[in-house]
Amino acid sequence: MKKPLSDPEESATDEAARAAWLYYVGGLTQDQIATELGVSRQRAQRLVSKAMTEGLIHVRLEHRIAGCLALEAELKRRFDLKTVRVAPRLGEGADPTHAIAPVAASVMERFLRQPEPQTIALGTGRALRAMVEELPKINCEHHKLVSLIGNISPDGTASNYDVIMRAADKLNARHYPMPLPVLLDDPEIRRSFYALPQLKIVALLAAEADVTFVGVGQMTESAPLYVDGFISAEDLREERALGAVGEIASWCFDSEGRYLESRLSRRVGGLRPGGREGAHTIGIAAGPEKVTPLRAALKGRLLNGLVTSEETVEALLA
Amino acid sequence: MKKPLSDPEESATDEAARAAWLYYVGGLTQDQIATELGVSRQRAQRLVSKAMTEGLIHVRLEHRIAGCLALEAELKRRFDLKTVRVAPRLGEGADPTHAIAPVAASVMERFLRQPEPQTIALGTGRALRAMVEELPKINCEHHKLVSLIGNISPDGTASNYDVIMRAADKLNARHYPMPLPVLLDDPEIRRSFYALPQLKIVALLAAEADVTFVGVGQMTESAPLYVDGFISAEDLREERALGAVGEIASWCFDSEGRYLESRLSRRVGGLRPGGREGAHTIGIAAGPEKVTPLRAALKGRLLNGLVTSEETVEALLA
DNA sequence: AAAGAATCCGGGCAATTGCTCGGTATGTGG
DNA sequence: CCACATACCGAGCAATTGCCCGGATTCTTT
Repeated sequence: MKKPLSDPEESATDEAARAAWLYYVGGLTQDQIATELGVSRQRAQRLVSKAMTEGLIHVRLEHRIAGCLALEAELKRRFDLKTVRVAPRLGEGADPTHAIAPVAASVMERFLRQPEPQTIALGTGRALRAMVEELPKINCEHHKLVSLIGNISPDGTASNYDVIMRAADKLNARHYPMPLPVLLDDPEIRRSFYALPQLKIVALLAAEADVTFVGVGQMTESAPLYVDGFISAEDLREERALGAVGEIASWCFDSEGRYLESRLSRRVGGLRPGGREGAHTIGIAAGPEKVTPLRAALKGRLLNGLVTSEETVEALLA
Repeated sequence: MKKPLSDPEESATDEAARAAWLYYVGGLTQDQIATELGVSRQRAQRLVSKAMTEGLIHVRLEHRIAGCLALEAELKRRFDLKTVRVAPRLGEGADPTHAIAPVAASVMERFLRQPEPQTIALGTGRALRAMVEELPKINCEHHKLVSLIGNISPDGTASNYDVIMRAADKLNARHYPMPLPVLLDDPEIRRSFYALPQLKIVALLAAEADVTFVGVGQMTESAPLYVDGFISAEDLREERALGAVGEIASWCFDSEGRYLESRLSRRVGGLRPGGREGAHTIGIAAGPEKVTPLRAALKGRLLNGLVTSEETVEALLA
């Protein structure tokens, strides 16, 4: 009735995958899985759960909800955008980042599926990190991933949200991280960094990118830049005094969506999102605190694409 | 706390999609969904279940199990195949067709994702039908779907397993069904059908197909051709006497994988799978009763690709 | 080798889910 | 307008699942 596993040395992940397959595809109960695999019911449940947390299971909804489609169309029209995707609302207290991640991943996937080599520029932040987490494994050796922003934190650790590395790992793509601190206080050092040949290559690629994905940060007290310790309370105050309401890849902009020239902007280690003529620049952001910065960024045409959540669009259009 | 649906006229499917989104992506409980949507818990459960049965939810396993990969490699080597995918075993009593369907769909998806126009030929049968059912919605207006086999049953109804129509519907692709009975007893009528210009177009396309997907039928008492009433017990006996062990798109072959010339073969309304030089011809079949026909088909190189199940490969290689 | 830490395992329980059943609204044909 | 058929709906119950806990096992460290 039951078969002992032919290979006793099957890895734990394999076993989890097998359990998940039986559960989600086969529709077996955990008890049946346990019998099938010759383990206890509890172990079966742990395997299924493990498969889930390890991201082995991807769930996709085939149906676009009419209400969201309408919002997409309206947003596209209002701000003259090329790409818009709106994720249906999740519960009241839910993290909006979580809601948009799978949708953002599917948008990125469309570019990744292109057989023509694409250059894809990436910012950082929780939203992008979540998006990458939702990506399936695809072989993209013909594409290039470029980072827009330095990956060295003030505390010296290499990664804040190491978006590029994770993505490159999943996609098996060439990747060009930016070997640069996020902020460089000394203009002299900054200049010398920028003079590095590797950096010039990255800058060149980013300027030719076919598509750029960026998060959008607010500049309130909960500003990600500040909360994560990249800028000081002083910096934050200063930028706000200049009218900053949001930032993209650490570049602050005002309520009209104009990038600011400031003490901070002269310290940023990174590149402004741009890309070649006609390229996509897609913002990934959702949540009440993103409404003001998003509205500004859209008004100033810093973005021509957006992935966000139902609640956020409603607020944006209100 | 709860919001009434902004649009009271949201369709039932939309509501189901919303419930499923909350359940699978948001991880809410059915009670929470009920509150969120302002319906009873039972309705929430029905919506989620409906989303599932309507195929709005697609589950995909990101991890290829080592054991299956090994089997694929071995099968590929043994029969010199271009494409092999092995689905992990489901429970003892499970329908193997169900197990291979999602895997087959992902193989087909790879062709569908090609931006170059593809001509895809399709046979019929339960396995293909299940595969199509698992396809996601993709826009494939640049591809062409061609049927290899007549779609008019002996009882006059238009569809046995109307694979092409379903596929074309999901993919929005040009499709060329074969307006032909599955079997034509009168040679005269057969000739005149084949002379139809529409049919010549279909034949031309099939002969140039980039990839062909076919089921593989056994020729035992449980032969699909017989069970579904396309051939008589008499026909079956006759073919078996000639050595038939299996059939592909109604074309019987013997244990060496050679197509048979017979009374039946002269009545078949359809085309042999072929396609252009170097094209893919992929069999979709699993289950103990398919082992013998599959072994023959592979030996005779009637196929150069296969999607099947773990148990089936083990039997094939034994 | 022994102590300690960490992990793993299965029992048991509470929450969640799937499903059946009887009742009610809706609609349809006479 | 009534009778009948159909679909929908909520209550209640049994099965399934998620998770906590004490005990066992393995690995590390001294």
